[in-house]
Amino acid sequence: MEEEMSDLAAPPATAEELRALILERYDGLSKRLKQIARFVLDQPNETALETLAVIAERTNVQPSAIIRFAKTFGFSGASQMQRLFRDGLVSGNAALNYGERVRSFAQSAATNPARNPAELLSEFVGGNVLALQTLEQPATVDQVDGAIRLIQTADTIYVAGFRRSFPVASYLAYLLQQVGRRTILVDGVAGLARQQMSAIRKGDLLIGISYQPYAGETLELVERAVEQGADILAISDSLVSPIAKPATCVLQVREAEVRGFRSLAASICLAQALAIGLAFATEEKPVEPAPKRKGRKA
Amino acid sequence: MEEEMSDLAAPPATAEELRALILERYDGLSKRLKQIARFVLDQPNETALETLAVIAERTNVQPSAIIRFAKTFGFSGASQMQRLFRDGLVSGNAALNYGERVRSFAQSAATNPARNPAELLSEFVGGNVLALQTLEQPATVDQVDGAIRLIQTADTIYVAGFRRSFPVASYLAYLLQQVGRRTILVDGVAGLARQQMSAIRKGDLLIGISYQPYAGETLELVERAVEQGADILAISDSLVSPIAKPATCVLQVREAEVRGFRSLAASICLAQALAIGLAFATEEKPVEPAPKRKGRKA
DNA sequence: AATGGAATGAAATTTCTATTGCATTACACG
DNA sequence: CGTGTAATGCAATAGAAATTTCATTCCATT
Repeated sequence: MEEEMSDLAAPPATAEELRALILERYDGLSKRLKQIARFVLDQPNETALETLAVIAERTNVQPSAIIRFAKTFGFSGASQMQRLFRDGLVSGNAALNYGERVRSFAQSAATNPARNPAELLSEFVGGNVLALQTLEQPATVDQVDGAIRLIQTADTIYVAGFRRSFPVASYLAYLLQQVGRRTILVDGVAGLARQQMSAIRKGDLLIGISYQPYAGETLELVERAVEQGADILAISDSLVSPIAKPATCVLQVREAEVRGFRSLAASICLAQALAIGLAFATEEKPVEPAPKRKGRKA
Repeated sequence: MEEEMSDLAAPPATAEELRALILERYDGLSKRLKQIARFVLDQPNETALETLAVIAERTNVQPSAIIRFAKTFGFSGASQMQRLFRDGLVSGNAALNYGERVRSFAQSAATNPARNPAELLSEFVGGNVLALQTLEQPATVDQVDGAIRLIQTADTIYVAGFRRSFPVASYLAYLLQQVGRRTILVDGVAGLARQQMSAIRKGDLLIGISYQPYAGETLELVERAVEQGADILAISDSLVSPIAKPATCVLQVREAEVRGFRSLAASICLAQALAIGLAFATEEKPVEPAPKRKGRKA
């Protein structure tokens, strides 16, 4: 390979690295290359996802010049450089690029069949960390706001989740009780789930938690609650899950799936955020829909 | 050429519009189209910038199906639909640059008692991520190995955890049942916790889960189990917690504490790792606990 | 059970985009 | 001012991705 590899040594691994490298070598670049460098620095988004022709046109250069630029900085082509910016864009997190981590993580998890506890644990931690971080997506954040308001204005709160969702339900119920909301965990003991919820009515809220494969009981309870005029807050893995459709507000949680087992860590985290968000919201501007009793907490 | 323009009337102009439209028409879609709808709703980012082939593979459909989907919603092709998400991605993301978010978060975390959902969520995610990562400490890993062996050799497994620990207990019990272990969740319904465990004996295992402030019930059960000759696996926040002292094996979990509330995400993750590590240790050959619906390709 | 129509899958086709090769131009140095 | 080298532009090419077409399957209806 006796090519003119003057600087093909180390392609930057992150957008920030590239940025720094460009700044460092900027003065030594040719005229065209400077034009491009400037654009790349100023418009990382455009650089990430516009086509070469478009970028070329914006910066008054030939498409080939962009490729030369990329190669100058150690990439094999312009596409490779674009992927750098692109990955940063997906997560909204420039520092640690997301797309690649997910990709490589899923890959390594898929290939290695035999593992020791350390690797296994590591795999779970990695998967769950990713899942947690997806909670920060703007869409989710908006829904959290709405959900808190729903809980805040509800009279009595029922929490229902069975099978895999039950731990989340019990945790959420526990937390809501802690922050002073009148909360009933519908646990279905002795097959009495329906009876536990028979008193639900308008002004109350049912928080239904369900993931694939969706437990029929939960769906049934939700439908029942809707009939009786209660609001529904759904916590689920999809906006089109059976439980989400009749819901007043939907919180979508994307859980980690490792070796066919889906986790619950993100849901647990969300439950916590809900409860404490609620506590702060209530403290800030007390919403007293029916001040019969002194529903105060310290 | 006259196309079958059944609904080519109005292609949505924004990502939100499309989202709403999909939800509205979801029920009327065909099976494949539903699969795609789901992906589009759940993974707008991927939808925005992955290639059709990739999306097709992720959602187990043909590339052509995606195009049909796009056309169903009034677009001329899939690319046009992608542009919609792509635009939203750029504009939405430009606002929140990561460095700034971190800075503003650190600031407000120190001073402001009141917070908005985004910051709150961010705080929890950050805290929990750290907590999860501490699970990877060598000390913990060693214990996991021992714990798995304990579970593996036990005859009947009892899982006990109350109050805040209950969600973890119920999750762990669920998982152990899933992987085929004879497991009893000591839930204390009707105040019958002691009775639920009266049959425990040598050869059995009690997994006790307890965090500060340690629930008296759990401790009592543990002591009882020890008397009757059973092994104890403790999951706790300290090696010197009352529950850890009489235990055969201790798994220490350092949970995130945010605003005075300790989380459970790390414990949930640990429970999952335990169960699946157990599954693999027990059956080295059958790696697939639940075979996927269709054959995988490389 | 048979038939028609919709849904789906697979592959051919088309379109578009990145990349390369080469000719031309600009520039530095003797 | 001439020559050599690097930089640039342009057009050809290779490659990939989107789209279309068509055969097959599935499903509902009779």
